[in-house]
Amino acid sequence: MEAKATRRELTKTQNRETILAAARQVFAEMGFATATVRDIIRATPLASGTFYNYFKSKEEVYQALRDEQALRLRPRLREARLAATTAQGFFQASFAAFFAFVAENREGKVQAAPDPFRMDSPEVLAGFAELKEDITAAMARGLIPEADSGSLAAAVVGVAFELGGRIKAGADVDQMTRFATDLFLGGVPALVRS
Amino acid sequence: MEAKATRRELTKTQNRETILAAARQVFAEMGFATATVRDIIRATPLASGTFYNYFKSKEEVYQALRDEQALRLRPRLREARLAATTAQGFFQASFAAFFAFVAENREGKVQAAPDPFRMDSPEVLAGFAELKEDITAAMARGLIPEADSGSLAAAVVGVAFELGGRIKAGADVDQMTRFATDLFLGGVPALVRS
Amino acid sequence: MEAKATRRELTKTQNRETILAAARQVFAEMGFATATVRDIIRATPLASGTFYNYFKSKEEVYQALRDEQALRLRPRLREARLAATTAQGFFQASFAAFFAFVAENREGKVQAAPDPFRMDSPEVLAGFAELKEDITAAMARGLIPEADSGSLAAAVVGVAFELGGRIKAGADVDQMTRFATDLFLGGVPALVRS
Amino acid sequence: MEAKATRRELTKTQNRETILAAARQVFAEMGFATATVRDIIRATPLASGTFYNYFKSKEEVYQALRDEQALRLRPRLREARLAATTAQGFFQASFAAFFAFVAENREGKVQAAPDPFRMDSPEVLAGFAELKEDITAAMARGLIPEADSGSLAAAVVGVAFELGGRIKAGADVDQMTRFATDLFLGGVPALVRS
DNA sequence: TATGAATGAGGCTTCATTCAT
DNA sequence: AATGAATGAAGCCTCATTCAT
Repeated sequence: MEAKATRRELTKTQNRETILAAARQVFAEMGFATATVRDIIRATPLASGTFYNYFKSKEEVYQALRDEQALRLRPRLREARLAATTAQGFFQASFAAFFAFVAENREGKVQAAPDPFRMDSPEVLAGFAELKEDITAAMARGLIPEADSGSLAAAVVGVAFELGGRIKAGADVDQMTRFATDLFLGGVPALVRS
Repeated sequence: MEAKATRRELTKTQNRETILAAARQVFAEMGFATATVRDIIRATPLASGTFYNYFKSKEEVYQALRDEQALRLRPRLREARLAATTAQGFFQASFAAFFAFVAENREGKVQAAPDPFRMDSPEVLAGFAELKEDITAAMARGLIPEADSGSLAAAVVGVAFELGGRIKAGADVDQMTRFATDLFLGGVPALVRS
Repeated sequence: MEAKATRRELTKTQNRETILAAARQVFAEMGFATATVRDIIRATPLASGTFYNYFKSKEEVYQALRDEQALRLRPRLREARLAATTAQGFFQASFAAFFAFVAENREGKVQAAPDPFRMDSPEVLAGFAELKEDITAAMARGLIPEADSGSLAAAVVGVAFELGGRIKAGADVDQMTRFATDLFLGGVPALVRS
Repeated sequence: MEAKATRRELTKTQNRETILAAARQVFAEMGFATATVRDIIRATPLASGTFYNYFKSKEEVYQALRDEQALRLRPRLREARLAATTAQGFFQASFAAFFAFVAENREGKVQAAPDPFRMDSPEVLAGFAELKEDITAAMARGLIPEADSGSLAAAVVGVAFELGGRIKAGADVDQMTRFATDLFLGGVPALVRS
């Protein structure tokens, strides 16, 4: 009886995972806005109706994906954040954690969008939300000189995003981490070292 | 016969402009990926078939819009670029030009997308393309210390994008320009001034 | 073993009743044609598969409901019918029984249909069937002057239906009964009394 | 040029008529609630999308059908109404006009509904609306003894509806007219004449 | 060239029903 | 028997695109 119930549970979970995996892949390949529920289903061995047993819409899958990713990313960032005692340590750890995360998820092909669109995959956006909080908290704690915190967070996100893109395209994580850290610590002049 | 041809020329140009204007508006309102050819036509007094006399697809309109915008933006950037004799002058001028450009085009309502999405209007992307060229060229000319030029360009674009987003949301152009410039010149320590 | 069987019997009957009650409610709320099996299940604590242990389809539930209602209604009508010794008594008793029946079942919200639609709940239709038999029988017994019996039955049903609708909408049972009875006894001239 | 425009107009009108005719037929065969837009399209040589060039929904077709029928019926009823100088004349003319109308439209098969559902075709309902107004007006004019006007109108409608059903099934128009008229003039006792 | 109706593919969603547990 | 997930047919509708006028 228990085995049975368990097996059923398992199937349910598996299907959910199947859909999420397909969605991840589809979003990566064609971008969120362009992707359709059908595209997701097609990337799956499941029947069309099955999708709706798990999610009400494309948006809901997206949200689930973000939540799932956030769950995977948050602990790492928190760790990095806590360990940092200097601005240098803080930036380095944050970028390192984020870039490593991006690298791990870089399987998917690139966007098929008509141009150099921003990569809006749930992975990356989940990372951002964390990063933003991260920065603001560090400022509050005085680790980072307190400038316009909103703008600084935005700048960090922007750099992380674009360099993350390079990583997705194959760039080296360490190198990007060094680059970003140096930039934020000393501006362009400091980059000669990178 | 000639008068006729002329009049027709005129109408042709006018219709093309009508479509482009509608597309600009529609893309701004609902984002490129979500917009449909029908949406564009509907924002026009023209008939649906007429669209295809001018463009083969949504993508083609998009391309035309980018080209048109590039034409409007390039002169400014070149000017700013030529006038710069220091890294400071270069960054300041570049960001200022780009942010001003974004500010001018910020009329459109906001995205209806599910999240902190996109500034994917042709205008902005056209701006990016220029910005990237700009940076690379400046590096080649030695105005900027030559580090990893691809990554630096990416970083500039990332910062421009995110701060551009803040501008779209109402932030001050001068302030953002100063912020970005300082960041690139001296890193976070230099930001206390901003 | 016997206790078990008994308990199961009980559950079986209970589930059947649960489904019928839900169906009654659902049909009343959205009309038979619009209601779906899913709607019925949803109005129940049971699982979808369970429905099919009891009924093959929506139509079958409908039939069951009619039968059940007929069972509740028939005794009353028979009583009224037997008690009548004059045409006046006959019409009055019949309409009174039917209208009372409609009034008892008028709880349900109204139709969402596009117009002055339908009172097509099994209850009401079951009532009609009885009414029709009723009339025909009375004619056969000579209680009512024998005209075109089919047409008279139809007329009675039509009047019952429409006035029944008024009752569903809140009209008074006694008043409607008097009205209908007078109409059939003496035509419009007789109505001044009603 | 004019011929061309005309021909196009014509096609448009023809398609609209094609859809209306199909809808009329489909509603008659399966009832309004059960019919689907697809059913209507299928009863047509047109493509599915074409339906939506003419109507937004099933409800809209229905409305159009009612309007169209009302347009055909109203003049006759008005005529009958104006000509009547006695209650007898009034009822006779009204029922005659209505029944004749039903007879003309009786081609369609009968309901496929699970039971003796009411016939809710647009034709008939359009007729009712008129009939109701008719009655109320006649009462106001004193042609008919003023009883509970709402209930009388309802009764007339009910009888017209049910006897109309008999006509659809093949009954004779004159006979039904006489029957209904006599019923309303003198009640059941008067029916022996019919 | 402009028009706008027709087309049918294709997206979204719900449904009845089955079937493994 | 009860459960509820899976299935795929089928409904709804919008879209890009064609083409007769």
